Amino acid sequence: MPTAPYQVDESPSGGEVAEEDIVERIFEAVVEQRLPPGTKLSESVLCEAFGVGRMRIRRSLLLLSSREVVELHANRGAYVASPTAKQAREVFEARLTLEPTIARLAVERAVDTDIANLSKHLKMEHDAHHHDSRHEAIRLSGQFHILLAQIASNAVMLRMMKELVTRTSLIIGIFGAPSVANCRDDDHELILSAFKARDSQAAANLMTEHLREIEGSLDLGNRNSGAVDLVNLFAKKQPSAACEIL
Amino acid sequence: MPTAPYQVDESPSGGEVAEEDIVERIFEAVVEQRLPPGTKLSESVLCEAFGVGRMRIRRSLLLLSSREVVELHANRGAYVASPTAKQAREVFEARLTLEPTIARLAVERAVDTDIANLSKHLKMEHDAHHHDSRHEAIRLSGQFHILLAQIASNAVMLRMMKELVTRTSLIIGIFGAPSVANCRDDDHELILSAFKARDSQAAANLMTEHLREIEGSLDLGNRNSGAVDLVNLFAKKQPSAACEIL
DNA sequence: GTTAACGATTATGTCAACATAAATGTTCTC
DNA sequence: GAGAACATTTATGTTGACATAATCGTTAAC
Repeated sequence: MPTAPYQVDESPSGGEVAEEDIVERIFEAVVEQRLPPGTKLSESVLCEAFGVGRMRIRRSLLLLSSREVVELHANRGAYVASPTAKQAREVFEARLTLEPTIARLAVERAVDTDIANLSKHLKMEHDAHHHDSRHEAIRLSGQFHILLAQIASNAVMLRMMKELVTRTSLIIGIFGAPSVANCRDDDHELILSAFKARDSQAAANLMTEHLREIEGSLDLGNRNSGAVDLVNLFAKKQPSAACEIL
Repeated sequence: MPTAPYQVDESPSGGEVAEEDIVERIFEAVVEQRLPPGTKLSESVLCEAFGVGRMRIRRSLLLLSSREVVELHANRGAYVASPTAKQAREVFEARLTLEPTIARLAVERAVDTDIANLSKHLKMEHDAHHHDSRHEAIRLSGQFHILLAQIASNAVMLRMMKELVTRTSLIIGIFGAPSVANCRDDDHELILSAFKARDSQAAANLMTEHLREIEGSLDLGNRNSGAVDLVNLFAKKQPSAACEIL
């Protein structure tokens, strides 16, 4: 189990929803853009949503804030983070630093099963783009990068990547051009080819290119996050789908 | 203020010791190796140490555990983390991925003031090695890497580095050869030269070499952490100084 | 004499009530 | 009628007491 998040001895008597589950679920919802930036995360609402006490929710929110996925405002509650353009650039700079190496390591360390899993994953990505829901497509798109980190077998970098991928979803939600990019799985196919060819350097280069492409498709440097928040909140309450509407 | 850890609106009425302060203080103590791996962090003891309520301590410990500096064991309390050899390798792999780029960016973005600060810092490092306490020397040694991340002006990577530097101190405490390495500031001087020459590629290469040197001085792959814990706890209670004693 | 089981103590985990600060809606004044 | 001050309401933050699990010491049995 390479992904032990915070090593709390899980209680053997199951049934209880642990903090890590709640954190994981909220991460997932953010990645799928079902929780748009600025969404208020009310304690009481989350309590009945997860069927747990307030204490557990508060701890989960604190953990989420330490990953910069949630912003805590004193006496005002928790909100899904709204990254600024500056933060967006920093996230991409970090990803451009980490992910080429992750891709290289993943190719070097991948066994046949890993490559088969990647192929299966890409097929799911492809299917999601054509039939299924947009949420599923976005989730799988981010999951691809997480998969690479898992194959690279480095728990430290895996944890970093989970945070960065989640924050990237928020960034795309704010700065992303409507319906464009974000969902391209062609690049992922190319990276898979590098795996099949066992060409780690090619994988690293393709990853760099891929990330630059995504960042290039964003509109960083214009709107400030405050104004965007209002626009987003006007759209709707839960669905968040900035892409379809515009 | 590039280092806003978790953006909780700080209460304007000061005086209170916030969670971030407690986290920062414990981070520092771990870096200085005043808190050896495996040290029990009792809630009640920390309460009177910081003069705050139990709730604040619990939140701080949760944050520390999310950075993998503290291990939480259910119903058994919090302990300073004892990285395994595997985790140690992962930490160094992450540092070898991040820090050459951080060094490169730092050189590219450094203004004259930054270089002056680095020079001042190195002088302090040098002094600490000859006169002052070992704790101070270790702290400054880690702080050098943090300084580079600050000059690189990337809050994401800065936060990653704070975690990695702190965990590295734990790793050296467990796997480090007694009194050797860990405290070499010669490499830091070389990196400063690269700053003065504005040679970012040289800085990156020197950083890679520096990290490989440190990792090479460790004894990864032998003892398991459990046994080491016992040995460490036998040494003394608070001082931790594995170097001097052996 | 060693081991196992039991009980006491300590510390952690949880819950509920309370205090407090924001936000909203109302009313009064200008 | 518009704006500001006030009161009400809602939600967050905190404190304390209580429940529970683990550890340690003791005792009894083999």
